[in-house]
Amino acid sequence: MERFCALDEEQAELFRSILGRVGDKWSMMLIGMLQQGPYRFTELKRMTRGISSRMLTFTLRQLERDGLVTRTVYAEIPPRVEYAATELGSTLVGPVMAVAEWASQHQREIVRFREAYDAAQDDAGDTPRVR
Amino acid sequence: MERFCALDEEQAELFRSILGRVGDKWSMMLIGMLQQGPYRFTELKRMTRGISSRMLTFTLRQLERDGLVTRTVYAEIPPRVEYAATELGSTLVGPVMAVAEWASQHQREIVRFREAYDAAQDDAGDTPRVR
DNA sequence: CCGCATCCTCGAGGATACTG
DNA sequence: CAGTATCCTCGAGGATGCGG
Repeated sequence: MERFCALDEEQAELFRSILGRVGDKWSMMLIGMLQQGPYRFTELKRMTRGISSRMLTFTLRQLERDGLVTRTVYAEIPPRVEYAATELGSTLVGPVMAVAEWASQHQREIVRFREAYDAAQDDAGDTPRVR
Repeated sequence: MERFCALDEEQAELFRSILGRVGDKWSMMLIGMLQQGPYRFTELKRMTRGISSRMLTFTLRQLERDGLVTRTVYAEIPPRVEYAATELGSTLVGPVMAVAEWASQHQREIVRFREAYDAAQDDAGDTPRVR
C-alpha cells in the first residue's frame, strides 16, 4: 500500500507464480533448447546435463500443461516421443533472454560488488579475530 | 552439444545463477518497491506482506552484496536504516518487468491451457475410475 | 526407449525469542 | 527500531528400480 503501486499484491503474486513456473532449475533451459526444434526425451536428457528422468518428465509435463510445449507420441517400437516448443512457448523466450542478457552484461560488475562487499566484511571481522 | 548453441552449458549456468538470485521469493518484489524511493526496514517489512525479519534481512543483504541495493545507517536513537535501489538495481527492473508483462498478457491463455490439459487428464482417468 | 513409483536428503525459509 | 540466533518444517529434487 502507501505509494507502492508499481507492484501491488496481486501483481506480485502473479509475477511470482510465473517466475516460479519459469525460473525453476530446468524450465527455461528446456524451452531454450526446444527453440532449436523438436527433440526426443533421451536427447533432452543428454543435452540437459545433470537432470534426472524424474525431473525431466515432471518439468516437461508442467510445460505441456501450460501450453508451452507439445508432446507427440509415435506408436513405434521402440517407442518414440518428441517434444517441441509451441508458439506461446516461443514468445516467452524473448523476455527471458532479456534477463539472461542483463545477467551476462552485468556479471562482472556484480562479481566486483561481491568481492568488495566480502572484503569489507572481512575487514570488519579483523578486530574481533581472536576466537 | 549438437545443434543446441543458443544456451550453452556456461550460459545456462550464468543464467540460472541470476534467476536464482532474482527469481527467489522476495528479491524482485523488494527491488520493485525500492524503485519508489528509499525505505526503512520496518516499512519494507510491512509492505512486503508475509516476509519474516530473518528473510527480509537476508534478502536485503544479498541484494546489497550484489550492488543492487544500498544500506544506510543513521546513528540516531532509535536507530534508522534506509535501503535504496542502486543504478544497477534499477536497470534490472526493466528486463524483469518484461517477464512480468508476458505473464500478465498470457495468464488467461495459460489458465485455459491448464484447464484443457486437466480436463483431458480427467477423461483419461474416466475408465479406471472405480477405486 | 520412455517414464512412473518409491525412498531419502538437504536446504529454503517460517516461528519464536532475545539484544543493542 | 533493526536486527541476530535457534529451532523446526516442508517440499524440491536426486537415486534407484521396475514396467510397458
